[in-house]
Amino acid sequence: MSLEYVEAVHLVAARIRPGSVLTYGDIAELLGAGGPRQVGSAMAGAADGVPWWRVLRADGTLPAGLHERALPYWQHEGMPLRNGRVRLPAARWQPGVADFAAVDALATDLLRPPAGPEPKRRGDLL
DNA sequence: CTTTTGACAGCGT
DNA sequence: CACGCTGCCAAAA
Repeated sequence: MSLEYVEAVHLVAARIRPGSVLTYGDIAELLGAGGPRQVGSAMAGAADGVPWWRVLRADGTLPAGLHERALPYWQHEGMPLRNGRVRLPAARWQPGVADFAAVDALATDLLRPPAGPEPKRRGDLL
């Protein structure tokens, strides 16, 4: 079962324990594909059910707008905060063996692009 | 093929 | 600690 990058990102996000967070860069690294910006882009289309407030920028904040919407969740989950920003050193999620394995599986699936437009063969002459 | 655009990251000031 | 700049990665124009 091949997986779409966006899906993978959402699935990883869903694994983050309440009270913990991951940065965009972390997820990109865990998936071993794309970069922080790709993850951010993916999160933009996150459906309800995806804990988007647990995926932050490297400085423990979220873009304007999302930041305020996230505060209630953070407080409710008892995130280690400091000046309204999540304190990364204390909140960064550390996947257990099971989670790590699952994430690794996702990463592997990503290596099989779904319907990649077949690289067009440039003539048999060249 | 080049340019622009994003829920970014790191580093120097 | 806050800005400003530069670097990055993919996708879309």
